[in-house]
Amino acid sequence: MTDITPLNAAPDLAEQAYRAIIDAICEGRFAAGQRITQEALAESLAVSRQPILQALLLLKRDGLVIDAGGRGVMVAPLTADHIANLYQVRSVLDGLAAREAARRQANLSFRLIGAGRAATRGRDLRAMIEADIAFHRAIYEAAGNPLLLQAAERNWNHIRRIMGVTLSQAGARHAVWDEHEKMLELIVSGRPDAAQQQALLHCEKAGESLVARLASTSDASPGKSADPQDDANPASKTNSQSNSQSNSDSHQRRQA
Amino acid sequence: MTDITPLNAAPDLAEQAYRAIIDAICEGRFAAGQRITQEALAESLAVSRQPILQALLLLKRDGLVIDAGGRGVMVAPLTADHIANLYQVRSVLDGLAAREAARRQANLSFRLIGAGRAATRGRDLRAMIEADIAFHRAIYEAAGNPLLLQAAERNWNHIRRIMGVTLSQAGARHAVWDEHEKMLELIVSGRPDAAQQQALLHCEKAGESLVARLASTSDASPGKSADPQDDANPASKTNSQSNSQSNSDSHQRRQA
DNA sequence: TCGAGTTATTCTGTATACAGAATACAGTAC
DNA sequence: GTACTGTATTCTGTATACAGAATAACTCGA
Repeated sequence: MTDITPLNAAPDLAEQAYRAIIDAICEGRFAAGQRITQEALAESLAVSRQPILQALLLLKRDGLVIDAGGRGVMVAPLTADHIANLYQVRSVLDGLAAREAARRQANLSFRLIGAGRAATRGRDLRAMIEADIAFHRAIYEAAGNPLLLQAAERNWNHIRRIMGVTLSQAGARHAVWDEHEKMLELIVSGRPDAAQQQALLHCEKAGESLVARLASTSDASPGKSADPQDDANPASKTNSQSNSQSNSDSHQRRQA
Repeated sequence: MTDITPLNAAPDLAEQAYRAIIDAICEGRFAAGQRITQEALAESLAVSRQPILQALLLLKRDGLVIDAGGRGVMVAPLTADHIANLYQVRSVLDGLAAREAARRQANLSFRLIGAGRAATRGRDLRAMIEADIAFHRAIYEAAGNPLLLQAAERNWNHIRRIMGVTLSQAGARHAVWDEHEKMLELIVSGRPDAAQQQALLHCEKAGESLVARLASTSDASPGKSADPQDDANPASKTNSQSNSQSNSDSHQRRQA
């Protein structure tokens, strides 16, 4: 009687709308910069405006949509700046999660790696993204800090979205799972410091890769680039951010 | 025509309610474990249930209130576990903020320190908390990463609350501002590594102090201790968390 | 006195209705 | 042709109304 999940019965309409909109954004069905109104969403989802209002409130807070000044909301634009900022935060969270998981010598299954490699060999982009997130989520859960997991969850949606938009990472796919495997080994063998380093390194690489991808794809297809404040040149900013990350890593290794 | 503030007219009722409830919780007017209903709040604030519903949605997400199972919501209980988790996340965020601020050699004013010391000499607990938050917020803003600031903001409310509940830190007050001053010096002189270390150290100390305070005050006044899952012994958990943090620090210094 | 089943109350979540704010458009003066 | 003002439309946020779920209380039987 105790080993049964409470099965929190009722997913609110608001909650359902929230997830539905997230999915639509992450899978690119709502383009960056696209304007959406409550009424349109309400009609699409066949509910009243009320649950939509609540869902949008949450989405605004998540940064997935932004206010369009009295004229509905807008799907948040996807800039290199944003990705750099996101990965800067992610790296320290991932690092902490890996460290704590390793400190507890979490008994994580290597099947996560196997599943990831299998997905990589396939052609289903969505499956690849899911496998990646499943791997990292397992580490966060193993860290045993619900607040940490919660902070990370907010990032996942953005990352899902970026991955979807920038498409598969092509050549780097296999290398990614090599890094994952190494990280997992460090965790299960209980080496917090090395695990944290590996996580930081992995994030840095992934972040740089995504920024590069975005730059190339956005050159090719500017799409509905409806971002008004895009004047700051993303390239230089991105570089400095990445460097900072590098410095951080090398420093932690260097400092005596 | 240009030197006039945009006067962002309308703070929603929902937003106002959100802030009002946060204040009430942080200042202890709503005790931990206390049950509150939408109707009661709506009447207190003289609005309809609609904006309250939205405010509570946000508060649930922030973790300041939790669902009371079909019977309204409950002010989140304040456990040592929670504080330990909070400070674990905070420490890496604070560390990153200090590092980035230092990397940019942010031109932060030492007046922040002066204001903090002045507040410390006074008797107004709220002013002390505000000065503390103002100091840390300045560092986050100087780090130039909006996402980082956003992640931190969520923590501030919890910290405000804990500080309010555990009351002043008595003897440690002055020491805190000595640490702050040191941190500021490291930032303005552009030493990212040292600034990060100092931030981590500061967080660790503050976290331990708060956990200790909570333990002593909750012994004295258990209040409406309505937390059902309080069986895990907080002491050992807290210790191990703190140790981890220590390890992290010493490691980052040690690792070659 | 205790337990099972039933009724009553409370509270939430959703839908509809309404008023106000912001933008877009058209018309007019220069 | 351009700048400005007034009107119309669109959209949001809030209030009220309603239906359903969950708890609490109550009654009846042992």
